[in-house]
Amino acid sequence: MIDAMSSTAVKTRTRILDVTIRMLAEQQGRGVRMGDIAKAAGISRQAVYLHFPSRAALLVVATKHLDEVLDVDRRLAPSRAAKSGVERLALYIECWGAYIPEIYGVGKALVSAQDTDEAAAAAWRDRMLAMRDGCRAAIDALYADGRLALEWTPRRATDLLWTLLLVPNWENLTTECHWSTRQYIRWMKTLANRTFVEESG
Amino acid sequence: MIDAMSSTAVKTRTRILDVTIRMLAEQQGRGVRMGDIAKAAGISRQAVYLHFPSRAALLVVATKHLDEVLDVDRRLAPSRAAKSGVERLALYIECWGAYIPEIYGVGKALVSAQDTDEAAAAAWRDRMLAMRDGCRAAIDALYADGRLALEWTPRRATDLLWTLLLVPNWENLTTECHWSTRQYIRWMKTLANRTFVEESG
DNA sequence: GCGTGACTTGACACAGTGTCAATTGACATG
DNA sequence: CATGTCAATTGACACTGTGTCAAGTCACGC
Repeated sequence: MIDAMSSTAVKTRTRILDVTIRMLAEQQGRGVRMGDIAKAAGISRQAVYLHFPSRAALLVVATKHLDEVLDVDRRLAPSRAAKSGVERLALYIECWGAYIPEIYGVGKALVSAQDTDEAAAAAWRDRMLAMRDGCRAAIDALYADGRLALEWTPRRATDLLWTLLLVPNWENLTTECHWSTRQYIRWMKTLANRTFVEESG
Repeated sequence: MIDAMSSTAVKTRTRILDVTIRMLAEQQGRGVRMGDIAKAAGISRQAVYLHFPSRAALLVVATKHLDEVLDVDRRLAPSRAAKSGVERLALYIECWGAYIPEIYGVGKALVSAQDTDEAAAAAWRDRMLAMRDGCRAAIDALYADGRLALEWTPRRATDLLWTLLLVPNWENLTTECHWSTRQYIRWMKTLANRTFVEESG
């Protein structure tokens, strides 16, 4: 699909995506209209529709584009290299916690579009399910080490850890409680440790 | 304001509120338009505007109305009567956990309206800040008993407990993870105990 | 009988998304 | 050099949902 486009078209398309991501980040995902994006990209509103069939579709592609730019895989490498379940859990929370602020704007816009657009809902859900995989891996590692607290099945622990790491919790702690992202990471690690990790020995 | 209205006007106004709450509950807060509400209340769309100046204002009043109908105060009585901090924490989670499903629809609608309406945002925020008071009381009781885990200041523990009990977490656990509200309550209590309560002795 | 207040009807403004048709301007290929 | 193609433009327009306005109906109380 992209291969079949001329290089100027690819450039415009990329510029639209970059501008969309930038504006959503700046305005926390609120109040960014198609006309605003077009103006910021230096083209007409209608030209945006030559590249993306709808606002929701643009948001979906922008999310994927942002994932590529930020290189999620590379970021999660430290967590995967952990030597123990406890370490893996901590590193995963660090990686993800540092990631949230960067996807916050686009994510918020995508969530807002959920009500009216099924594809937007699916795209965000996919992203979050990918994050769930990381949670499962951390919990499984903990379980394999025999350090998952007895109360939890791996499945239930994964469900819960996943939920705790979702964006709204970060949002509330940073905007309503005025925690920094650094504090968020620190205390989320404390929370996860106390909740899921059994003392060894 | 209400006193100055005739009894038929009060009836219509109440019918609008009841119908709004019912529809929002049925449709999970999504896709309920002014026209739909009017039709369900058996009046014209314009008549709704005779009672409420805007959709957002209607949602705000509907939330307050629901609070009265559900009688939050009475519900929280058991928690206030607790003999220990640990008990108070558990009872509070039970009360609130049982409450969430009942306000979910209206809450979701209010949150969706946040982007465009400042009053809607404020109304929901107020409700959540009231819930925070309950969290603070539980944490303070725990602290007074000397059973708040050493890692936490009362303030930080309150921030975190409050965040954990916010609606999006219940939403994710019930809709994405297929937990029942009973399970939600049970495992949230486990989570809170492990996180905040220090073993006595 | 008369007025007042609740409500109706129908028209309309406005914002934002999405569609359509006609046109321009650049660039590549015969 | 002529032609075709493709990105993009301009302007008009449909649609949805909110909110406003004006004129009219209908019942009830005095």
